[in-house]
Amino acid sequence: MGGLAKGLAVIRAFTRDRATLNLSDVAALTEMPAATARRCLLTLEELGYVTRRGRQFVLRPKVLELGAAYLESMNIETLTKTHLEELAGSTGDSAALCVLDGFEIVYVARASIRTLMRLEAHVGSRFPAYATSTGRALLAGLAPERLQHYLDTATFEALTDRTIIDPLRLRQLIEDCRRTGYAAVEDELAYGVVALAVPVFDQYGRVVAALNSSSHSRRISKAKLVRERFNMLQKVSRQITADLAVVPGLSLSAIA
Amino acid sequence: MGGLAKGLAVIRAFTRDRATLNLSDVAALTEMPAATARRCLLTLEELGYVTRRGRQFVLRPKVLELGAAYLESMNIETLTKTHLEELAGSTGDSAALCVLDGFEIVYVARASIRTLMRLEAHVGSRFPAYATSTGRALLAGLAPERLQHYLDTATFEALTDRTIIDPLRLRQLIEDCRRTGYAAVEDELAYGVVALAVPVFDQYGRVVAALNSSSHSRRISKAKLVRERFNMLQKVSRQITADLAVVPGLSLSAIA
DNA sequence: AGAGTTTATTTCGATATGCGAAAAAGTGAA
DNA sequence: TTCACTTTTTCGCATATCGAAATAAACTCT
Repeated sequence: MGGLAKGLAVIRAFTRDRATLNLSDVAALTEMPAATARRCLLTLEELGYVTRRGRQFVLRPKVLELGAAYLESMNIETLTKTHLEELAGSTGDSAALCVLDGFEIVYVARASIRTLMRLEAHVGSRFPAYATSTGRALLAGLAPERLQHYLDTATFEALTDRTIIDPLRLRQLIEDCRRTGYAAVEDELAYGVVALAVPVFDQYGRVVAALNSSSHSRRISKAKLVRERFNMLQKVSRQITADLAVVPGLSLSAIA
Repeated sequence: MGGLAKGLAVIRAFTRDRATLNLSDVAALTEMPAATARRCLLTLEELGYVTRRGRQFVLRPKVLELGAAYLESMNIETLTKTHLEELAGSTGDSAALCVLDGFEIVYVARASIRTLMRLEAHVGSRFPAYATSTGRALLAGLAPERLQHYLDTATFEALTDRTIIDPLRLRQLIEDCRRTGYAAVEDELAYGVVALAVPVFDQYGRVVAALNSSSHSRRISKAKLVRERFNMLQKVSRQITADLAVVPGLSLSAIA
């Protein structure tokens, strides 16, 4: 069903720097012929997912229903309300729940108090797993062959001059995480971002998500973050595990 | 492009109560033949949007990329961080930014502190416009013919015994909102939910979104909500308007 | 205003998809 | 284990879509 694939690719062509796109833009970005892109856009327009202003197309809020289908089927609102908001409130910082998708982590829930953080992340945001606290916690939960595959095939790019990109070093850090139960990063994803993550297990003991608390390094050091928040995070992680036994969507979705 | 339409409908078939669906469920819910539903699911699986556990299909986090395309193209993260989190922090309650899509409001941004609220709402959630504070603020911004069309064609269902469903009363309330600059509701969408909303204008003076502060009626009365927060909301609304001049995605998307 | 360039739209034969019907596979109860 | 029922898969013809090329429309520059 090529049309479906192409239509989805059209939706994903819109980004912050490309809020409006004309037909040729869409065709170029999705690497499809103009006639096909046109058909996709016209169908999406008819269905209410995009609207047209002259020759520019722009996404409509109905697109959010697609993401919302995931959020609802994973019971994310309850997890956010019950656990993440409390964590954000207790720490005065951002709390997030992430899952692994391919080589990246995806934010599935987030609660935040005003922070000085420069990192823009919302539900659906994706970041490289190796450079994030949640990514390392998730990688630590992979089976050995899966982790090896990740280390063999991922592209490691330094995002800051502090980013660890050596596979051997990363393997060590991931192993440390497995042993200690947490992963902490500072200035690796972006300057000033400091974060502590713990794995979230499902009722069968598999790592299906990772929970983190992130802040600005001007506000708290990595060492202090670990000292003061590790227990808190573990406690919330266990609560989420209990919730996953009741509504197991995340557990089912995560394994691929 | 029927395949695209059908594929999108398949994604939207997953809900909180239907986190996993088998082929027949999907076919029934989307009212399409099993063979077509199967092809949709197989394509979505191949593209990474769903995964399969035996006969059950479940959404994967990649689906969030679709919603994220909208959030990014509308610059929602900046609006959330800059304005909504401050509002939530100042009030100790939920703050949300909504847009009108057909007969419903859609949550496009939300910031929340722990509240006693029973209303589960996240980005992408939709509620009937007539029963919500943001919906009334948005309806107040419609051209007269558009508003008349809404009142003539919408289905008004009482969600609580306090929900106003008489079109004449609603028209009056919407007119009041146009005059006073705000809309307040209590117990109309759900018991215990009290909310105050103001319109958000774009740089041309059109209403393109609505901003609200919502709480629990045990915590604050409607009258007090208006007295204490109206000015605050107007101020934030003006700030959002200034932001929309710079990144006009919401302005472009809202008009249909 | 006109020419040239770029972008959007349309056309149509080749190819892919849609879908109803039938076959195959799976499930649960006796 | 067998049987009845349900679900999934397969098949092949009818229909829809794809995409290269042609045409039309819009835009830019002098």
